[in-house]
Amino acid sequence: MKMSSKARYGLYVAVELAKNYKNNDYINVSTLSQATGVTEKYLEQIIALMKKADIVSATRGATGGYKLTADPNDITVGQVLRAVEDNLEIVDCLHAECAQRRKCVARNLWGKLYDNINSYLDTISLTQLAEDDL
Amino acid sequence: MKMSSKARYGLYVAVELAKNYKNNDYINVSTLSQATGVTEKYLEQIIALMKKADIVSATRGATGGYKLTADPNDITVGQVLRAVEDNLEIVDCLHAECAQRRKCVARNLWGKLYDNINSYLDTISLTQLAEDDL
DNA sequence: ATTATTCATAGTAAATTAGTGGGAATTGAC
DNA sequence: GTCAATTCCCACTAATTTACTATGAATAAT
Repeated sequence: MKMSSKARYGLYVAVELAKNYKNNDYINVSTLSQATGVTEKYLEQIIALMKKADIVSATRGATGGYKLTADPNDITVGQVLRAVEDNLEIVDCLHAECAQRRKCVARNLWGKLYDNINSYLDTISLTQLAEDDL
Repeated sequence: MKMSSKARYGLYVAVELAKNYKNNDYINVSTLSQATGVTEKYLEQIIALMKKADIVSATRGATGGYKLTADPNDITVGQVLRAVEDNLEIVDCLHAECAQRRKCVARNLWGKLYDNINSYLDTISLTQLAEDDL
């Protein structure tokens, strides 16, 4: 049960954007790539997921780039991770294989564990993460 | 961040053994395979991990098999999952790549999340799991 | 027009997971 | 003491997922 690199890189990006939130300008992927050490092309894909989840917005063209859609105090680590980590689902027990064969003894467990993890992650804002104030 | 099949199957086995705990006899892998729908060979490997973690004990030979080393009230879901799921580590941030390149902004986060998950999983006993009493 | 950027999508290589297979070691039963 | 049933050990393979690369179109500022 590992966090993917997308999860880690997604947080790097989020923190980087959080630092620049007050300036209110767009940061391009090249800058983010340098700040995080992740290739531009890969970051593009990760940021696309964050955009889809309405955590960041973008403009194209020269002087284009990305910024957060909300104050980093109001964005949680949970939101970011759910966006990039394929909804953070811990198990896919809703699928045929498992559902048909047996009454899965652990299904409720996964649900509760999932809730537990998410409610923890939603107590931490990007600001807190950036300041390492956990 | 998905639970592996080993995690699921490990719990199946644990529950199956929990049901038979009072009989105090050994259950062989063929029986467990039928009960869980997992191949014998794969179960062997999974059970080996549980044995290594002292959750189950075994005897060989005819009438051999496996049983729990303790009362299912005293074994937690966390113990089982840590045994089969490569210690449940959520991230391997202690490795060179990550440690050298940047002060990882999320390192504390992973640690706390890990603690959070485990302390939840350790509140649930095999008995509770078997009775779906979460 | 030109240049710098995001956006969309397809492809590939590496790593991990999931599962198979063969056979040695051990134990109980007869 | 032999036989059959079982765990145990280790190597291998197939399938899936992850991580990343590549190409080029769409868009916006100058």
